[in-house]
Amino acid sequence: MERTPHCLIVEDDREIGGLLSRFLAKHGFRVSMVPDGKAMRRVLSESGIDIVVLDVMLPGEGGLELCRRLRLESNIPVILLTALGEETDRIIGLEMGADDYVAKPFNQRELLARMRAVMRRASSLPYDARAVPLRVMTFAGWRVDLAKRQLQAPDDTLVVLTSGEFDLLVALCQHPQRVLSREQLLDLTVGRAADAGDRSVDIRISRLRRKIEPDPKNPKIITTVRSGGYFFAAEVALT
Amino acid sequence: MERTPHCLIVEDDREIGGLLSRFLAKHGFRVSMVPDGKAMRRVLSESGIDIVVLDVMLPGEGGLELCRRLRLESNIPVILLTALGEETDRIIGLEMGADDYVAKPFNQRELLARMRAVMRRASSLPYDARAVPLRVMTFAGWRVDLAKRQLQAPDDTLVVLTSGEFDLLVALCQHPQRVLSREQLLDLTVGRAADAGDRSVDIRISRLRRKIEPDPKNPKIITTVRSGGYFFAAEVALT
DNA sequence: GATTATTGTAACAAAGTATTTCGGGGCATG
DNA sequence: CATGCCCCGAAATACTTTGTTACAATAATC
Repeated sequence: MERTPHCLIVEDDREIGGLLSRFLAKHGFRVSMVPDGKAMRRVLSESGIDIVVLDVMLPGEGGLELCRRLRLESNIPVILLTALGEETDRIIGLEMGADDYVAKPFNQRELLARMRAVMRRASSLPYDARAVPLRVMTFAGWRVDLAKRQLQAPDDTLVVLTSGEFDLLVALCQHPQRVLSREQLLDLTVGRAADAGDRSVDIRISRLRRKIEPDPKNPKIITTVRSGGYFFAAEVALT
Repeated sequence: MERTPHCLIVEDDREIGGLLSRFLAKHGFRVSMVPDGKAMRRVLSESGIDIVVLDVMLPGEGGLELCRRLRLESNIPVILLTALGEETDRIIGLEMGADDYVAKPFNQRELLARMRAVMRRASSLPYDARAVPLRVMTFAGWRVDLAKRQLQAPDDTLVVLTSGEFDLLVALCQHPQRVLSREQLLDLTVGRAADAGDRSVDIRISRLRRKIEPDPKNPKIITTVRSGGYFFAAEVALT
């Protein structure tokens, strides 16, 4: 089962945005769209975004500035939409750290091809260089090593997690002390939207608890928020 | 003290090459230029090259094949010059490990911007992209000698790998701490695309584990990422 | 306390992965 | 050109991980 890439469009023109959304959705992307930088940052912190398509002409902060600031804290692939012929924008965009640009009005298929190329490139970077800036997180004596994909118990033994369990733990650790809905967890881990009646998150939580909770019947680290989702209660330190 | 980046242009068209040389020299590069792959390898082994600009259309071995082989033994940033519209070249190029591409006829400033972007990215990697091709890699006490194609165990005994196993190990070592799909591994090792239902990578992984994992049933060095591929967990040092 | 909504988990089914066996084919040797 | 050797991958089989279904347990509501 391949992970559906989740793309975030930052575009204030609803018409262009809508067109683009439909096109990308038709070609196998999950699509989210926001009109400005503030919303962009919110979505980025809450969802598993694989690539950002960013209009350079935005109200408030311009796209170039957004791109620069985004680069300061992550390496999520960014494609800029620039006005036609604005060569300066394109050059500056690349200098700001964008991965590619497409001139408006753009050929949708070209955009798609560039998005795929950029994502392929990004996914070929070693772990350290990618969107997740942290290599090790610790909570309640446990140690999550992202670089090795290993979990170390407080007594320093290695606890074997399946890769699904590991991904879930990482998603939780990266959003501690917040309620995460099942929907969000699904997005952050397998990059998929939930069908009705999907209990897969529940059961993964259950299996993870069995491995990390001292008393799985009375979970203290991963608590349940009824009709809300799950809550990672431990404090997480990043190293 | 910043050192002047040294760029190697591989281009058989003297006119394009000359133009490019002058332009890059004007913008602060040391520039070397060669017409083919053989000369490229010589220069690489003798000079400290920081980035390679590689034409895909070359006499003899094509640029794509050169790029793939270059990736097998070094991490030097590579930018491909592709014919306009040859999307296939671009995609394949990126799969061969190129860091970026520019379509001919190209805008020089754009090439410059991309070169800078790629070099910036490369220098932010955990171990720098290196001008000198790699000869020895070590991980978890093991020692992989690329020149002799030998593997030395932590206790200094030689472990005999078949050449397929060795290639696989090298591919993994060169992309540590990231998930490599079966397709990527096939590509990196035998340079071939996978048919449906190809399990040959699995088998080779299995055989390799038997030789290097302390407990092949509980692999710690090469871990499995379900529906993702394989993951080289050990830290790799280049020497 | 009875009722309803929601979550927990066992047990099964489905999908994906590991490993063995076995035969083809390459390669050196005689 | 036969022979032996070894590497490789297809097929078969065994095993693991994952999601679904079903029902039990728990919490919220009346």
